Amino acid sequence: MGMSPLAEAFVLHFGEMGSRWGINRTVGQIYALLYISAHPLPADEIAETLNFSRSNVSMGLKELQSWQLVRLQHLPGDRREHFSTPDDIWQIVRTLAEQRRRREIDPTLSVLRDLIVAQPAGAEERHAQEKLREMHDLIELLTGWADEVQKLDTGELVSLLKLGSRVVGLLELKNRLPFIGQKRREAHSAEDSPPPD
Amino acid sequence: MGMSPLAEAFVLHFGEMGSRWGINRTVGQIYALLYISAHPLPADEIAETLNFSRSNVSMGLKELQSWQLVRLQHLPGDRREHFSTPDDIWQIVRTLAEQRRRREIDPTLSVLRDLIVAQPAGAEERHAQEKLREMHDLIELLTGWADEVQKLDTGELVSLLKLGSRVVGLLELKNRLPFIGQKRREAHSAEDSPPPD
DNA sequence: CTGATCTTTCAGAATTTTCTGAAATTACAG
DNA sequence: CTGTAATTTCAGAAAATTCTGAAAGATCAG
Repeated sequence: MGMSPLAEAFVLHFGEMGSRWGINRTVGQIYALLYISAHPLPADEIAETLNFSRSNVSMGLKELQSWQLVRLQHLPGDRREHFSTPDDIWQIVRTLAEQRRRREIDPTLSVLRDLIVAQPAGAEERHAQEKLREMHDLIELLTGWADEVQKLDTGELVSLLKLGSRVVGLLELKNRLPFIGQKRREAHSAEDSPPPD
Repeated sequence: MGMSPLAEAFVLHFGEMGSRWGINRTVGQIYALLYISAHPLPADEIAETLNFSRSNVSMGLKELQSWQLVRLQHLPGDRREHFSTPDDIWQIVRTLAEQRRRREIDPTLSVLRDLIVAQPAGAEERHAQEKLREMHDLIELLTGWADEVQKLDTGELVSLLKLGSRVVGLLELKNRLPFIGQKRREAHSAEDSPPPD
């Protein structure tokens, strides 16, 4: 491969990891290469660097574009299309979460809902439906949370993550001083906040 | 397949989803079947129900056991081994997170660290290393957070998830009343279980 | 022990996924 | 327009993964 050992090691590892997460190894390698590249790269250079056929790169890039993980741009004085990843790694995470949700999570929730509302044909099915409901509720809770934190700006998100489980202390604090929390936000969806008196 | 339409729909969908997340379709189906089953199942029944060869089921169960996702038990009066999933779905999520971390995240962090400390051979490599460092830090932040929330009991975890982004309000609250937080913990290092006062 | 039952292993078959080269299509400079 | 360079498509080849049957290996009741 026409790469420094450092780049090669990363690209190979990333491709391997990709394939363990359901992403085609080649696509993973293309992404890795774009990610560490200081400049947008044209498809033929990617093909040359990774020793893939030009058509394979074309398909890989198409896949990455369908996931909105790469962007295309034209450089002045060059007719070829150049590809790059977003500069902000948090944007990458957000896109990934959003796409996987759209493609996999939402359809799964929909299947689960359909199965849960069906009339059970006996005790076995009733039990199965109960398990499906548990799974549904869990996925919904997790994705609901993900939706919420997607709305935060990166700084807030990082603070939250750094806080980790210590946030539980704040939860307790809130429960002991509910009146303070009230003042900050007006009637949100009245899910779990204690009703204002 | 020897299953109700409900079970079949779930098993097929779950197998499909599994394969999109890097889990062999067959293994996904076996897991799905065990998950909705009201009783532990012996391997030969799984094979019959899903129309897989007995050996395929054996390998699938071995894989699931290596992930600690199924448990084996002996039922009185039956020499066969019976398999089941944990009853608590949160336990399943925890196990999955733990295993993926051990198998994929940690090795990735290790590769990234090695590459980051290498002497860069030019500007391109320096840029690449900077990108790798960003990725490393992000993964470390996320897994650190995951570690922390793993320590919470399920009730606390659910409260936190339900709170979603509204937790940011609590963060602001904390920043406005630092003395309260102070009282609860000294230095903000790796402690977490708040000593009950 | 013995033999019946259950489980695992593994080489090769079957299947699925990925990759390629050739041809078709598109884009655009002149 | 025209011709060249860039890109995409897609049928079949190649490769990777999964699955199976047969045989070997466990386990255990009697």
